[in-house]
Amino acid sequence: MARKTGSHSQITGPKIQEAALQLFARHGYAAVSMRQIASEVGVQAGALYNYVPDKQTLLSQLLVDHMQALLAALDELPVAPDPKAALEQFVRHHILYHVPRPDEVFISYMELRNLTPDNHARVAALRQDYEGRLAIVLQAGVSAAQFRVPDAKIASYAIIALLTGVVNWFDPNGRLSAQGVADEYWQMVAQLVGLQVANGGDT
Amino acid sequence: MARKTGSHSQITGPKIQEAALQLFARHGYAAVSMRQIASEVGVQAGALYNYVPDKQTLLSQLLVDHMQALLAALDELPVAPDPKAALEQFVRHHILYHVPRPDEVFISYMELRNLTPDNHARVAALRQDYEGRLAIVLQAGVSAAQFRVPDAKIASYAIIALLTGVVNWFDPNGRLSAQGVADEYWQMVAQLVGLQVANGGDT
DNA sequence: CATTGATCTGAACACATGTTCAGTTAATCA
DNA sequence: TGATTAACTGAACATGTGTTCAGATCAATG
Repeated sequence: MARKTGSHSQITGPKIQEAALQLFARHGYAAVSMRQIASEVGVQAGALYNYVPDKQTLLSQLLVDHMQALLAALDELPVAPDPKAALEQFVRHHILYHVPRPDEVFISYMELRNLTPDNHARVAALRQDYEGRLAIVLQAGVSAAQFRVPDAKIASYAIIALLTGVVNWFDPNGRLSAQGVADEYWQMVAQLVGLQVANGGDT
Repeated sequence: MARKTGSHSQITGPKIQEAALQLFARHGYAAVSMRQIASEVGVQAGALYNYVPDKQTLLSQLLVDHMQALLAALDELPVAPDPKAALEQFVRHHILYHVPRPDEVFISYMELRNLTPDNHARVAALRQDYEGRLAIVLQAGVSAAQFRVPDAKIASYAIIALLTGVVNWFDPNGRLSAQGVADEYWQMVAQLVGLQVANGGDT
């Protein structure tokens, strides 16, 4: 059988991306076969090659798409008036964007090593762009004597790692909403950069 | 040829663990074949099975060994007099233990999903034990009104992620020694939990 | 020196892999 | 209605996989 009722390119294409994303996140790129992806989509392995040139490009595409969307979302935020506001904006953006996308975060931080050198370079450049935004904010705050950190660059690494770790434990059905988590993380980051925080922080 | 001059079990055994550790860290468990490991050791694939029951056990053994050594090193530290000292001790221990062992850290945080359920449970229990130590310290500091964090448990996740991230950028030939990194991270963590830090912090 | 036993080779096993492609199906269009 | 063609199947390809095992090799032992 082929071309079942209602099955179109516009359905199958995105379905492949979703299935690959989920499976790569859960089992890892190398551990997932094209046949598993096809099975999840409800199609034979050969049919995938109408939409994707090869497995490597499929992974690379997922990573590039995610990083570009992340950067685009960051660019759409309003301009912050001072370093403190800019930092708060970054913290909240990072958490609120990542928490609903745990699969994308997983593969973005775990499958870099499975990219060919050129694909790796493309994704790494996007990542450096993104992380550089935070470093710039921190440097501005340090220069304006509003933040106190040992080293702006290292602090940016520390904060990125701290924020990204949220996806490892966040539970959508748990006590805290994504907003609540963002509130708590903002308080911790504010203290981390030496800002005085007013209240003990109830939601 | 077999049993070349000077090749013994006590040499080949550890060599296999080292080769597997390096290769798993660099390419991922699923992407590494037993033949690659054997080639790195300088032996045929079949010979590995004199030392390891199967590939899965090889990975599991590496993870369990690392977590046990990490916990053992933590247990050997002197008892700290107060929460602040205990936290500083944990931070320095975590960084100084992890920085020289980037491969172990990588596989411990990336290959959990490739463990069979029972092996996963064993490693996860060790991990929870370790991370629980930090949570206890934080809770003690909060109860003694020495620390100010929104939530001790969440703060422990945040701090673990922040500290572990060091291995992603640390360069043994870089500006900072492991000690220097520990100093800077301790300052950041101290501020994160609301402690007043005296100087701007030169090494 | 003869024998033993640990250590390793090399071939084989059954099966999985990414990818290609001739052929089949069915929705669409003239 | 007949022709076209996007969408898909199913088989095939060369190669790689974890694992097993009979047999070769050599250090050590009595």
